[in-house]
Amino acid sequence: MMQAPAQTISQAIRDQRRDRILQVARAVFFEAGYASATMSTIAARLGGSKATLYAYFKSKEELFRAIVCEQCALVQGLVEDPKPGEDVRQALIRIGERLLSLLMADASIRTLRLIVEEGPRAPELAALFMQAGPQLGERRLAEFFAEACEDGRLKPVDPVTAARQFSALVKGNLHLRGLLGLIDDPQPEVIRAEVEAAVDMFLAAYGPAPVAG
Amino acid sequence: MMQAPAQTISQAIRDQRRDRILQVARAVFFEAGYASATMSTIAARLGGSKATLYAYFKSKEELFRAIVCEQCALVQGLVEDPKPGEDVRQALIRIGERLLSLLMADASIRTLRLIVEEGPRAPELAALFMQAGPQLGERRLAEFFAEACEDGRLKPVDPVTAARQFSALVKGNLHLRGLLGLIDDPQPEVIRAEVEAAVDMFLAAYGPAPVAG
DNA sequence: GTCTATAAATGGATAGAC
DNA sequence: GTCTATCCATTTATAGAC
Repeated sequence: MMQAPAQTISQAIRDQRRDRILQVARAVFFEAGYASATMSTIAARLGGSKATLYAYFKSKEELFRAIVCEQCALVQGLVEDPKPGEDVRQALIRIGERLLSLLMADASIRTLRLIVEEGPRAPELAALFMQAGPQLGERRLAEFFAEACEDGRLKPVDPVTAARQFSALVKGNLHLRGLLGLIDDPQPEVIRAEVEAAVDMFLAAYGPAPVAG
Repeated sequence: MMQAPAQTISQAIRDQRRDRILQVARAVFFEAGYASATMSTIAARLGGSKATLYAYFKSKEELFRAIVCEQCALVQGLVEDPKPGEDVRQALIRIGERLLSLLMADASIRTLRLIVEEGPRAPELAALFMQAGPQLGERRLAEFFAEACEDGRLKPVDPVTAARQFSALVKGNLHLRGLLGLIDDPQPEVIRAEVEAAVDMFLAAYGPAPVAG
């Protein structure tokens, strides 16, 4: 049934070591930024030599790209999938909290920081990030809003615009402050408060009209 | 009346050269980022030598700080001062357009990119930026909203929260895309459209109630 | 203040032994 | 694949002549 030739076994070991390199390199890039991170530092922290490092990744840039892609894929899996039918306010609170928590997570902030640093010289990475993060999130939000509009749980609005605005409101300026390193791991209560303010305003604008039918 | 001793004259020349260095260095930092920019490149583009450069700024870091401070002061002077009494919608459109234009300006984006890169290692610069830019802007907006609430031109809302939300809405995701290098100098029509969508939503939430008094 | 020249350290990347 | 040792370019920063 399952074949496990010698090649596959050593391949598994190789993959395992590759993962370890990615893990250590990620930490170094996160701490130092792309340009200031060095292959020597990464090799030293791995306990190995640079030559070994270069046996797995043919350049610093390739290593960097692998890390960014990995993080983008990871974020993609965490983007909230709205449950249709739920009470709008509760749903928005829940979605908003998840979204803001994800955005403020250490790995998200540090990945974004790297992409900001290198974006101008690696536009494909920047585009990948937008696609895996904000764009996917807003698309799902838009679907949710579209349904909610049809059900009359929201005023009729352009779902795409509403999704962009909701995301912007939830981010507020917490996200920017995190990106600048002025906030680390905000308390859940802070996140909760930010999200509630955002949802209140969102519903004040787009919530169902009290009477009109 | 005006004294102009020899010292002051050579001082003026020195200041002039210093400005020239700042100007060239800014361009280099803008293009390469902090870590990748080199004193050699700056000196070469100045047409001078590194030794001269070091006669004006004792280190790369000091030069960088001077540039960031300069840009922060510059932004500070450009933050919109709302005119009280104006029609709310028109005022918001005007303020929003100025704000978003300022945020998307090449120098703003590139300065922010530098601060994002170095923020974790230079928190005072990050704080200075927040103070000179977003915080000042939001404070002025909050004053405007406070007055508008008193006049009944807006529903009663917390002016500080409203200011933060308005800023967030105006930024939308244009700002992030600019920061990542995916947009350069957006067309005025794009800015206009973004701002209008933001203002529409803002007024849908906080605009004066149609009837109730 | 300005230059040339260079120090001293470190960067990415590779050769060659094992 | 893994190491040691090293190449070569480049870095920040300075010494010393003018």
